[in-house]
Amino acid sequence: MVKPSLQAIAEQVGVSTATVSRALNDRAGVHPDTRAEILRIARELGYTPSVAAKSLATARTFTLGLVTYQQQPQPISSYHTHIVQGIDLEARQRGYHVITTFVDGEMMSDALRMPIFTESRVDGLILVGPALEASFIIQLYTSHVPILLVDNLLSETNIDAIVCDNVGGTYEITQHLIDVHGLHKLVFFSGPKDWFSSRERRLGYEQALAEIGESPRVIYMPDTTVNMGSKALLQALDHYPDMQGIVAVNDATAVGAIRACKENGIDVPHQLAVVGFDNVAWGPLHEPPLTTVRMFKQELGIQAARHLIDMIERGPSPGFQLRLGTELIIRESCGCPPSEEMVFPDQGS
Amino acid sequence: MVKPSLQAIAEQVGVSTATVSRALNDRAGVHPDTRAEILRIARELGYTPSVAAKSLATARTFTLGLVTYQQQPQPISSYHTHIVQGIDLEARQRGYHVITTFVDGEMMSDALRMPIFTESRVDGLILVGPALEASFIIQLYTSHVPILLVDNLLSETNIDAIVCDNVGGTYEITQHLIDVHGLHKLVFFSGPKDWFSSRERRLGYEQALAEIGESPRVIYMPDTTVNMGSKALLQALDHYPDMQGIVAVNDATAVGAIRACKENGIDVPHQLAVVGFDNVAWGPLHEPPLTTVRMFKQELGIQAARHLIDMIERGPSPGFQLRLGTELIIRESCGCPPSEEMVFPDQGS
DNA sequence: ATGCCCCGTGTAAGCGCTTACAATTAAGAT
DNA sequence: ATCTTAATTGTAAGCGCTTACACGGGGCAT
Repeated sequence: MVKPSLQAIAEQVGVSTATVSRALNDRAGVHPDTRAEILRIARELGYTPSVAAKSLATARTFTLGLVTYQQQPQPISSYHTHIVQGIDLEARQRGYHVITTFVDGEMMSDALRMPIFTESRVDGLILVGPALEASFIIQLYTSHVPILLVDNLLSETNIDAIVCDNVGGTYEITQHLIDVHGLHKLVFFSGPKDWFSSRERRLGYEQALAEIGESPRVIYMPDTTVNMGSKALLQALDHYPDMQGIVAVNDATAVGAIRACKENGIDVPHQLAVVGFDNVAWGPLHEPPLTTVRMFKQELGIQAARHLIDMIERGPSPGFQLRLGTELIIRESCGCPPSEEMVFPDQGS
Repeated sequence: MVKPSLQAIAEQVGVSTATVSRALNDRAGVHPDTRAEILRIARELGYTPSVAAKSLATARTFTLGLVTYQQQPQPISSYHTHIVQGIDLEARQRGYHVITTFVDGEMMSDALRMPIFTESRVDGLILVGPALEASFIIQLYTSHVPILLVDNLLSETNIDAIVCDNVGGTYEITQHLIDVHGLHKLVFFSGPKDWFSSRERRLGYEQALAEIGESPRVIYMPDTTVNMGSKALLQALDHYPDMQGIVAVNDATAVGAIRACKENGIDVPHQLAVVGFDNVAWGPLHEPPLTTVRMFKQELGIQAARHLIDMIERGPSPGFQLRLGTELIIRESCGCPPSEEMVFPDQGS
């Protein structure tokens, strides 16, 4: 049983392939009756279009490229996984595939040579995360493909972007430490200065501190891994011995900080509160369970795919920007009491 | 600047497109000099083939499908992520894309209607995990596409499969509990009876127990989530009050068990040792750090992609089976002392 | 020399779809 | 009754690649 083509439908119905094509693609100028009949037969035959032929004829690939910074030995972070899940979900619904590429810091400049960027392998590109170099992004932008930033923003340009409300989220969690727990001496653990999300989160933290007249204390880290969080805590101990709480730029570094606390006999949260940002899956399992800011990663992905496809199909929309809300997740690392119910995601094999 | 086609190269070199095609595809019957010249010009022009045209002409899609069971509200587990990473890596190298589909238990029967399964959207399918229904797999097998199982095996059939050494891994970790820690009263937490990996891991456990003349004690769980691990522990407490250790079928349930221990005032590992299987990223961060069996997930993915592509390009190889080794990861939940060095994977945003 | 075979290359027919343009028809305007 | 015009449909030319087949020209045996 061979796969039915447009031709097959055309013969069955007694029209030309042109008409069938028009009918199937919702194009105007087909008689309603004809269209109905074509759709009926198409369904009956179990017709599915040949993506290849469609691609060839339209010079479109119906493929989205996903580009992500990847520190080489590291595994893909769960952070990306969720975004990818969202992208994939939406893309498939609209008839697109997604191919993923990881770009290493070292080869950022070579990366443009990768087949995915070679014109006409993808219809558009989603660039995820704050770690991709600006120059790299701009090169891509000034080439031919539509691109969209997720969880990143290049303010000098007007490249479309979808981000979460970093400022608001960090503001809220900092305020929680201040208002509920009465902690005023707070230190912010930031990622690299030029990372968009780090910058914004620091802003939220500073804003909350400004309201109580405290001056900000920031420690900058070259990356945002667990180990770096531990190192940062040691530094903080040195610089700010009177600190009462840490607002970490993400969960990984928060966990690292807590780890260092344990090694140094500091009780979290009673001697030092530590909160993160991300709401990683194992946050509730951690000891103490991690207070954090939830970002709607899957939604981020869905919106990204949706907008990119809109760009592709309906033309560019320079300066488009979407900002998703966040949710404060109170657990125990801030000093709050245990709550009854807990959800544990992530299953195994 | 328009993308150069075969035609362009042909004109430059002064040959026909047929010859160019042959040269570029390493096909025989092209004069070495001609071939060299063609390759030179192709590089010079920055030629990249049009996947679409190639697809159309060869009736191949150069796309691999990845199918995974996904309990709907759950996020993608990190378990899959690593396998995917491996598959993606290898596939891209060989010029293939990967598209992913998640199949829900409810819609397993409808799933066959999904576009990805409709003939000619993919050249082959990789089915990951033990939770996909056998009937579903067999339907796929008896249709047209080459398929390959990862971390699963249908013994009645001879569908190709790549698995890790579940038996050996669990045998080794059980033996560690017995030999090093002198624990003999061990309970195995199993996933569903018909899951391949659960069955094999149980075997490894039983084998180790048999050697010291102990009879196996197994608790079957309907799924392998953290929460289920907690429930299982409660059952185990009831049935086997004298138990000294738990061998869990995976890390998630091990963690769940430990959680339940904490709630019931049982000290892990001193009153009860608990070990898992998987080596999830946050294992070293857990309290106590998780002793577990490492499976080489990325390698699993690489091998899977490699073999599937071989099947596609060189024809089927019924009954192919590859078994990857495992590695015992000793941390503290078995009762071993803390070790100095620890690695924390997973970074944040 | 003549015939054969093989090597290297060209010719051209698709693969399944889209789409500019032409053709047909019916309806409305005069 | 004739001319426009719009609605519907058909015709056919690609999109860039592969590949069966044809073709020409040595080299070799005879």
